[in-house]
Amino acid sequence: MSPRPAVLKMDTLMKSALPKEAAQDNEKRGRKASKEVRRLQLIEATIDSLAKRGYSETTMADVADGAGLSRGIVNFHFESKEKLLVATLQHMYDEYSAHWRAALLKAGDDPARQLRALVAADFDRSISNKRKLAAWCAFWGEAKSRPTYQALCGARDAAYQNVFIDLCRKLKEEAGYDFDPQGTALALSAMLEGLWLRLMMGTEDVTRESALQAAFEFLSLAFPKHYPGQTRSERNVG
Amino acid sequence: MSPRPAVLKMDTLMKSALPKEAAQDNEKRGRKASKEVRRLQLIEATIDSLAKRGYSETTMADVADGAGLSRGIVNFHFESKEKLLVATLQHMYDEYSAHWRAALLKAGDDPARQLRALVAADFDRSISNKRKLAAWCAFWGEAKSRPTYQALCGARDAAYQNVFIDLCRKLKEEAGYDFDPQGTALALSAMLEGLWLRLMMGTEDVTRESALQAAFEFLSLAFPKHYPGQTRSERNVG
DNA sequence: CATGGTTTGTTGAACATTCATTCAATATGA
DNA sequence: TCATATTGAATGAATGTTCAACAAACCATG
Repeated sequence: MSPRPAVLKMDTLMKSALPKEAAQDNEKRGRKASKEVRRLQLIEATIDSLAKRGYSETTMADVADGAGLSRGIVNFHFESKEKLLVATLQHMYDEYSAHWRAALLKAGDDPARQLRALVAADFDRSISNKRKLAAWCAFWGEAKSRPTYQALCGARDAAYQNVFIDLCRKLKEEAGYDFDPQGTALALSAMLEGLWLRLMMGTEDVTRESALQAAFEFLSLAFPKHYPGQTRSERNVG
Repeated sequence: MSPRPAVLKMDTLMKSALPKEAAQDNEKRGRKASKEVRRLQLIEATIDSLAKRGYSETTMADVADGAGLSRGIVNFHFESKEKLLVATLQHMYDEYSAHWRAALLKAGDDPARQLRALVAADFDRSISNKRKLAAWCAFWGEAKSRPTYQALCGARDAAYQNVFIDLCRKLKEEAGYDFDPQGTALALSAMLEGLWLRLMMGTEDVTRESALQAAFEFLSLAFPKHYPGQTRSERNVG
C-alpha cells in the first residue's frame, strides 16, 4: 500500500465541507471508495452552488469549479445534471431522515421527551444552517413541476408526519388534552417548516434561537401539562 | 369616437385570466390603458408558466405563447426577463397585501375577530390556490440569491408580522395569557407559511379545509378564551 | 367626414450567449 | 500493460435580446 497519495490529492482538492470520515474510508478501500468520495465532493459542491446562486443559476461548470475539478467530470460520475440534482436531493433527504431518527432514538421512551427532541433536532446546527436551508428551498421551488423531486422534497414526509401524529396522540392520552392529534401534528410540523423558511430568508431578526423558542412556545401551548410554560413573559420584549 | 375597434381585438387576444374591468378601463381610456392591460396579461401568463414549469424552466417564449402573443413582445413591455419577473412578484405581493388589509378592515375592531379574519384570509380561494402558491414557491426558491426578490418575497413581511404581534399582545392583555407575543406571533405566521407550503406541494391529504382547520386549532390552543375549542375530538380521525 | 402623416404597438427572424453534453487525448493507479 | 479516472476543447441546443419591417390607432389638416 502506497502512503495514500490519492488521499493527499483529495485533501488538496477537497473544499471545506467534505467530512473527514469519507477520506479515511478512501484510505482503506482505495480507488473503489474514491468514486464515492468524488460523488460526495460533487454533491457538496452542488449544495454550495444551490445556496449561493439558487437553482436556476446552478450550472455544471459552477459545480465543477466549486469542487476544484474539470468541466466534464460531473457527467462522468453522474450521468447528467438532472441526475446530479436528484442525487443531491436524495443525499439531503437521507441526512435529514437519519438525523431525526437518531434524535428520536436518543430521546428514550418518553413521548414528551421524544417530541421535544424532534423539534430541537430540526434546529440543530448541522441541519438548519443557511447553506442547507437554502438548498432545500431551491428544491422546493422546483418540486411542483418535477415528480421526481416531489417525492423527496417533503423532508418531512409521511413517515415523519406519522411519528408526529403518533406522539400527539400519546400525549393526548397521557394528559387528556382536547384536540385532534392529526390537526395538531399538522400545525406543528407546518410551523417547523415555516420557521425553516424564515430562517432561510434571513430577513427580519429570526435566528435559530428565536425559531426554536417559538417552536417550544407552541409545545407549551399545545401540551401545557408536558411542557409547563417557564413564564416566558420574563423575556425582554423589544 | 370610433366604436371601440381596439377593444374587439383585445377580446380576441385576451386569454381567460384577464379581468373584465381592465378591458372596460381600456374601453374608456383607449390606447394608454391598453399598455397596462398587456402588462397584466403578460404577468398572468408568467404566473401560469411559473406554476406549470417552475422558475428555472419559465422562458420568455413560454410566457409569450401563454399570452397568445409574439416572442418579442415581452421585451417591449418589460425591458428584460428579470424585470418581468420582478413585476410579477410585485403584482402578487400587492395583491396579497391588499387582500389581508381588506380582510382586516372588514373584521371591525375586535382583535379576536381580526386575527381570525387574517388567518382565514390566508386560505381564501383567491389567494391560496395552487397556481399562485406554486408561483410564490418558485420565487421563494430564488429569493436567497436575489436581493431584489428578497424584499418582496416575504409576502408576510415586517408590516404583516407587526400586525400579528400587535394582535397577540392585545389578546394577551384582554385575557391575561402567559406567552411572549412576539414568539407566539412568529409561531403563528410561520405555521401559516408552512401550511401554504404543504398546500403547494399537494402531497399528502392536506387541503385548504384541513389547513384552515389546523390553523384554527392553533388559535384555540394559544387563545383558548377567545376561540373556545369546539370539542374538535368529535371529528372522525382517520 | 376623408386623407395622409405620425406615433405606438406588434411581429418574427437574426444574433449572441450561455450551458449541458460528448469525446478523444492524457494521466494515474493496479 | 491495462483499466479507470480526468481533462478541456468542440458541439449543438436552448434561450434572452435586438431590430427592421409591418399594422393599427391617433391626429392633424382640408
